Amino acid sequence: MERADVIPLLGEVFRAHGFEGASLSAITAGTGLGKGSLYHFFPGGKEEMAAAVLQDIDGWFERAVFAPLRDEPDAAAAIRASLAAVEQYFRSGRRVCLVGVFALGEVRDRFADEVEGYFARWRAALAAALQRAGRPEAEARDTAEDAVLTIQGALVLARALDDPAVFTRALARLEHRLFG
Amino acid sequence: MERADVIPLLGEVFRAHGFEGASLSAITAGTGLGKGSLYHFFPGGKEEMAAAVLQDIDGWFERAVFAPLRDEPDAAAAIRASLAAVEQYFRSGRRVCLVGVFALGEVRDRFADEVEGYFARWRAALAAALQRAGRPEAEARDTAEDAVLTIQGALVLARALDDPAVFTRALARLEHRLFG
DNA sequence: GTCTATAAAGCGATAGAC
DNA sequence: GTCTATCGCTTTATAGAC
Repeated sequence: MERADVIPLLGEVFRAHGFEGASLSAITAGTGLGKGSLYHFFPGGKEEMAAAVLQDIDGWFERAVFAPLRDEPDAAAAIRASLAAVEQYFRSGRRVCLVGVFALGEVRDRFADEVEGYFARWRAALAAALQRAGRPEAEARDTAEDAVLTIQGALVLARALDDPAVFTRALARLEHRLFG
Repeated sequence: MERADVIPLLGEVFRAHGFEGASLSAITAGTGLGKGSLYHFFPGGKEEMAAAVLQDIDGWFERAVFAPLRDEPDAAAAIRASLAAVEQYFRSGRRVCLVGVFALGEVRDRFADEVEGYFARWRAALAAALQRAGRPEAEARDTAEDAVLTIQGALVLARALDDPAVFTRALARLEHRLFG
């Protein structure tokens, strides 16, 4: 077992329990690793584990969502592809956004840079794509902000109502709003 | 000091720390009450405190938002008024939604009825108002869901970016989408 | 690299004085 | 109704065997 293999498992534990709720015993249960191994990989304890998870998630979004939105020549196609990637990543509404969970908690301040950076880059990358797709700058920025927050809100409401369809409906409306 | 006076203070503590993060010492700090008084008012401990807070919030929304949406003769005016009430309640994006915070955590399942009920009644009341305002039923339901989730997402993003203006902009766009 | 044992602190909750 | 003292348990983190 390597450090890199542990991080996704840690991610699911933090996603399910939040930062304060993710006790070491929940983490050992979720990873199958004892405290000894955990502290061997992450000498900084829970804080280092959470930081590693945030970096891992950020890296995934950077590669799969942000970079294509910024660089793909066909901006409209990149936007559509990013929505599909997001739908898959959040398991069609059955999975929650860890960065969003952290953002709402007091833990937000401890990881302020990571949380802010994630959402700021998402919004900026989508705004850039919308502008390349022909929208005026101000409208592109507004629409991008609306899209990012719609995805977050859809995840909240889907979990609140225990109805993943809320998320898929919201993404469908969003796509219609972006292109229709 | 009466039980009813404590509940709003408890609400702010749970809002800031979440359920698991709201330790008894945080609660004593936030309320100014020792454990003795706390357990005198809420023999069931933290769980009873959180339940009381959820009920209090639900009661406020029922009176100030849901009931007017359902009953006001002028549906359009009721919708506008509800948005204004929501903007004020969430302090223009500086305050987070406690029910949304609970919804994202594992604590959601412990208060499943309260969390589901709050959002389901919000969505239903807004859908009813939109229908009375002339929208076809399916469109009214869709639009109501979009509105509720937009508000939640706006709160997440506003806190993530530490920028309350994200929330006020989202509400402005929402009003435009509902009427413009 | 993984484990068990253990430390020190904090947790939720209770008891009982006033 | 509010307090302090205390219980039993869990927490994060460390130490050291293997």
